[in-house]
Amino acid sequence: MRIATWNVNSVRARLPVLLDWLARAQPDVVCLQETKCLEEAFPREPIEDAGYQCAVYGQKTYNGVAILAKKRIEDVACGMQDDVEDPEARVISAMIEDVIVVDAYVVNGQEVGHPRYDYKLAWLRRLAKDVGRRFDLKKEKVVVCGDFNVTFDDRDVHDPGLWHEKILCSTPEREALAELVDLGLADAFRKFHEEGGHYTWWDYRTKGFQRKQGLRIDHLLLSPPAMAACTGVEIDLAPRAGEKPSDHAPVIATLE
DNA sequence: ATGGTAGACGCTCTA
Repeated sequence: MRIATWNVNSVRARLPVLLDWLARAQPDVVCLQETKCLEEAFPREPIEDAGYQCAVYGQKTYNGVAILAKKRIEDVACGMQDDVEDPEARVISAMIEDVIVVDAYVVNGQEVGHPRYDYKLAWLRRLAKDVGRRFDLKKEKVVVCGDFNVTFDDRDVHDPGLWHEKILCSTPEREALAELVDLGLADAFRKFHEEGGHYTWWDYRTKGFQRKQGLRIDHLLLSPPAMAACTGVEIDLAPRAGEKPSDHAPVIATLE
């Protein structure tokens, strides 16, 4: 089973690029983030015609997540399964075959010290608590993936000096991400690629992709049974290099 | 310190 995560920055604006990529890459499961539309506006038909079922959790204009899968999607849950009231559609989870998939679009945070930054830190800690409560990570194949809007360390940063303690790279953000990982999850990409210089997001504004200036902020975090089945993780740069790209590239993990 | 691009929406916000 090949599981992908991709922040598409509007599923409607990205539909031709998404359909091309599905046809070429043929992933079994795709976790989308920043779909930016309500469920009724989600382009379900063309995606189903491409051979994928859709589980959608959307909102108007901002955020929005969806899971696509060739096989049956079961046990769909929208949002975190706690008592907190959260108007932002940022998490959807489901079971496909024997794999539990949690698709997360973590708060960006704007800048360190901004009110959205505090919301980000609290939201990430809440996600860690929710995942820890809901799943038996020692026994189940669990993949927590998505746009985490956090780098793990400076290997994930093209210019660590420029980004030092900036948003997406600050110590409190990395510590909040570590709370999730410390439940017993592994950064699957890093298991196969020790060296730095691999990125999943490049700023449109600074022509970051052309300048090879990016960050690795999209991750697949695997429970021990999922990691034991994982034979590789790759970033697919092709749709980022092509026409009308998202600012993120898809990342794909293979589970045998 | 600022601006650059992109998307949705509606003349601004989020990223």
